[in-house]
Amino acid sequence: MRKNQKAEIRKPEILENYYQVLSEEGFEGASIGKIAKRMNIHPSLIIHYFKSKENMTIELVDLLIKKYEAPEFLQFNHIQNMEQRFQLLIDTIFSFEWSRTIDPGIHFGFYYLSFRNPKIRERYEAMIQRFRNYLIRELDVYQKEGIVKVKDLKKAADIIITLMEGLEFHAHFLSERQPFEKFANYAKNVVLSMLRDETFSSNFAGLMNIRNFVK
Amino acid sequence: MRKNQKAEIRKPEILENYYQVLSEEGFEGASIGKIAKRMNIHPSLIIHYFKSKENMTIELVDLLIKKYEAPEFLQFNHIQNMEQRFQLLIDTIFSFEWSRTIDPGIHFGFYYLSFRNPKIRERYEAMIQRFRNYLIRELDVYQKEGIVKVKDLKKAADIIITLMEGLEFHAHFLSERQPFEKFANYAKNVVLSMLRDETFSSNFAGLMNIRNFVK
DNA sequence: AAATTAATTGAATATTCATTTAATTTTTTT
DNA sequence: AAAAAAATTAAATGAATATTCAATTAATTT
Repeated sequence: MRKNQKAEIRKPEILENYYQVLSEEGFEGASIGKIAKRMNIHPSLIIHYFKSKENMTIELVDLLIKKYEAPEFLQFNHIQNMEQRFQLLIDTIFSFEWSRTIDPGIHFGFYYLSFRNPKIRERYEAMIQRFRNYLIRELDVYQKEGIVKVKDLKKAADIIITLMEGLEFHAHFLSERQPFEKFANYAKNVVLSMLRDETFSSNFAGLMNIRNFVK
Repeated sequence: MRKNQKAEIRKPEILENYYQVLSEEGFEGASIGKIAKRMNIHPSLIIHYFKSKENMTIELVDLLIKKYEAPEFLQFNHIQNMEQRFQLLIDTIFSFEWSRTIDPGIHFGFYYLSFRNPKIRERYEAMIQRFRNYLIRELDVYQKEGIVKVKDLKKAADIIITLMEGLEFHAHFLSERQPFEKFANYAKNVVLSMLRDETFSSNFAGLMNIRNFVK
């Protein structure tokens, strides 16, 4: 029995072109017709492979997540010097290259779509949770080495992610054509001082708030 | 000579309904037809007032920014105790209510649109820069009072905004149904420890990076 | 080489969309 | 009350959309 061989070639091909049209024309302008025209194929061929546009969009999300999680990006196990390994992790996460793994416009677009489409939300949520868990595991290693002294590793990981995502925002709206690294380095310091501060806990400000917050 | 009186009533009315349809149906589903049906008016009346959908969208952006910048939100001049005023500012910025000034879905949607539409981008950029300037002015006051010790006020303000926006992301993807305040308080501490740390500068980590970063 | 299955195209559909132009109703001014 | 202007509706347009079903072409298996 013959298997659908071309599907495994065609589908990624179509998704690649979908991504391109998306980055050129935006989500509003990215139609099946335009993708087809770009590939010199018939629109119905795209439907044939993906059944519907929604399916195709979700498969693109899956593909992008796969790319984002490519093992080569955050593989630092081979580095012996732990202080160096720690630095490289932080440097990578706050680097320009890392922030551009996915086109920022498309990045924001899919975040928006995750508000509308539960399947997309599910996938992003799971991806970010995996990333968080990865960070916690890494921080745990550095904590045992005495490089990192913060107590609540989960919250620390969340701060890293929060700043990382906020940086995306900053780069778009506040960077004033300054190089990405300039502010990213400052953000990095905020993270480093949090991670290396053994007295860092979430209590002191919390107490203050209860006292001072006026409704 | 008779002036277009109803325009000043109708236009905000239409924008209000546009916002509602937007939050119910998303950007893809928010059509002039649906807004009109919701208002029991004819679609062409909407075009009559706004000339085009794009114009209408930009006017909605302007309206939302105006709401966001409503003077009652961040008016703390009346508070005598400076430490208290400082706390209240930080508490407000990291409060759930503040994060929900605009529906988060629509928030993300417009951020996305700002990648596609230069006019929208322009407006958001200007708004965020105004907010940054406001923060710098406030921080300057607290610095002179000795409450805040950080040196680079602009960078400090940017960190606050970056974390604030990152929190929006965190609330959507990482909150795990925990109340907003729980993690926001932790983020607040990160900000407070940065602001109150007189030794905080952007140098030490920067030097480390040059040494350790491997291409 | 015939039969089978997959790949691809063609044509048609029905819907939705923003926008235009003209006609009508309502309100205001004279 | 007549005239003028604005508010609103009606109808039509044309373009773009995703998707369907049937027909055709190409490749593979028997």
